[in-house]
Amino acid sequence: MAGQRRLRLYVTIGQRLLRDSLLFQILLDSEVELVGESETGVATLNHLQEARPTVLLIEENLQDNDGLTIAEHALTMNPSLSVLLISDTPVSNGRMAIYLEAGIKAVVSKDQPIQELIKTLFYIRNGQVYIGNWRQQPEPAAMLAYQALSGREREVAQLMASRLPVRDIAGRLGVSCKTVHSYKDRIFVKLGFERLPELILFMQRHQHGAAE
Amino acid sequence: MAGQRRLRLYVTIGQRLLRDSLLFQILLDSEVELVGESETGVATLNHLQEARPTVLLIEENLQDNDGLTIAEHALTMNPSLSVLLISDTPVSNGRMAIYLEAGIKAVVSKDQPIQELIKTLFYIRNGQVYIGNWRQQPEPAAMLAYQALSGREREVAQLMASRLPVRDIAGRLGVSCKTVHSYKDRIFVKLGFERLPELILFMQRHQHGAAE
DNA sequence: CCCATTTGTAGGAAATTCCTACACCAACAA
DNA sequence: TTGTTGGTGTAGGAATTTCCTACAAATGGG
Repeated sequence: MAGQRRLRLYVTIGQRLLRDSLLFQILLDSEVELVGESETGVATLNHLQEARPTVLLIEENLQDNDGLTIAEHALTMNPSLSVLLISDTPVSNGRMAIYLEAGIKAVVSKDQPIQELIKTLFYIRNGQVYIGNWRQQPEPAAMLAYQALSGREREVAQLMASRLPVRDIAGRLGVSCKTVHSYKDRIFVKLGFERLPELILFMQRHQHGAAE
Repeated sequence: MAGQRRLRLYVTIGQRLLRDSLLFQILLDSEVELVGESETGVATLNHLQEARPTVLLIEENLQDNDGLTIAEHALTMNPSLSVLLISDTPVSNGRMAIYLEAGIKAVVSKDQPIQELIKTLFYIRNGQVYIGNWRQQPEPAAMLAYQALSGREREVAQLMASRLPVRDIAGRLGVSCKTVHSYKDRIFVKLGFERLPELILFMQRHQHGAAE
């Protein structure tokens, strides 16, 4: 499944701060094309026709309405729309059933990491349903991922996370810059990261036992 | 005043989604060093001693407490800490007065753009108080900024926002790649952006009149 | 003991960032 | 009017980053 063309995304999130910061992350992926955004449910329904998104990312609790209702309306207008609901709290199985019944493709809660949201976004983009199994575990994947790093890779990850320039890392380890870049690449591939902030956060949390 | 060394940041935000996505943006700036994060007020007070941040970014409404109270405690422990409070709603002048009284350096609401938050973060980092004048204006700065772009720059901005590769933009405009890069640089400088997603969002909002 | 994978190392090509340059034109000042 | 200043269109160079490939030594499984 080569996953068709661009993921045409419409975002409905009330608060600007969350909308902006989420969008900044999501738009880093060149597969994503933002076709519209709103703060309210009504505005969403008004713009959905012309925006023609394939995926709707919508908050459950909106100022003027609830996301589920809006999503249902949107789905009657365009049944092939994939809806990802953002809930304020973790969803129980019972509520999940209701959502699925309504035609929602997936739900993420605001307690989940952003990567989870983005992963889900791509997962449902072809119409598949995604039932997340993210249950507030103590950073399971993260710990496992760290184990996967080799000794040298960990050294480099450490130094990168402290923002030491590649050149200096190379110097300190006594290898060439190219080698450091190779480590960098491998680390990012292994951990599934794309940019430095992700690594910084990961290392921070790993060191402090993710016990926040 | 060259603004001392790194900005040592501690973040207290309950919901992971917002915390992550905010942090990913904030950490793009190499001046920022994340020294800790928590979900709750109590955890924050426990970790603050050893983390020794210069700036505390804290939500007003926490699960276990309110950010103002936590901030006050933190300030008695370390009066030189700069606190930036994130409120759920726009702050009235009256509330602002209370916050300032308590020693808070600035407040941003969740209805503000993320750039506003980051700007404020840096503004208060040396202990200055910042009284934002952001009053839900219809993207004032944004529109003005767009005016500041020259004709050619607008063309390039448009094409970049649609994710056309630099090479193709150069081809279409009949200039060299280097020239396109120059435009890119100038656009980013003029608009104060650092990365493509910011430009994409900006152009999107500009076209649709920011009337969401 | 042999084969497959991982690890440590690095090179090349292309793209990006950051900085500098420069001619041209318009506006403004003396 | 002439000289100066600043924005615009254009581009080059250096350093860095990204993406991909390579390859020998080590390691682990069968």
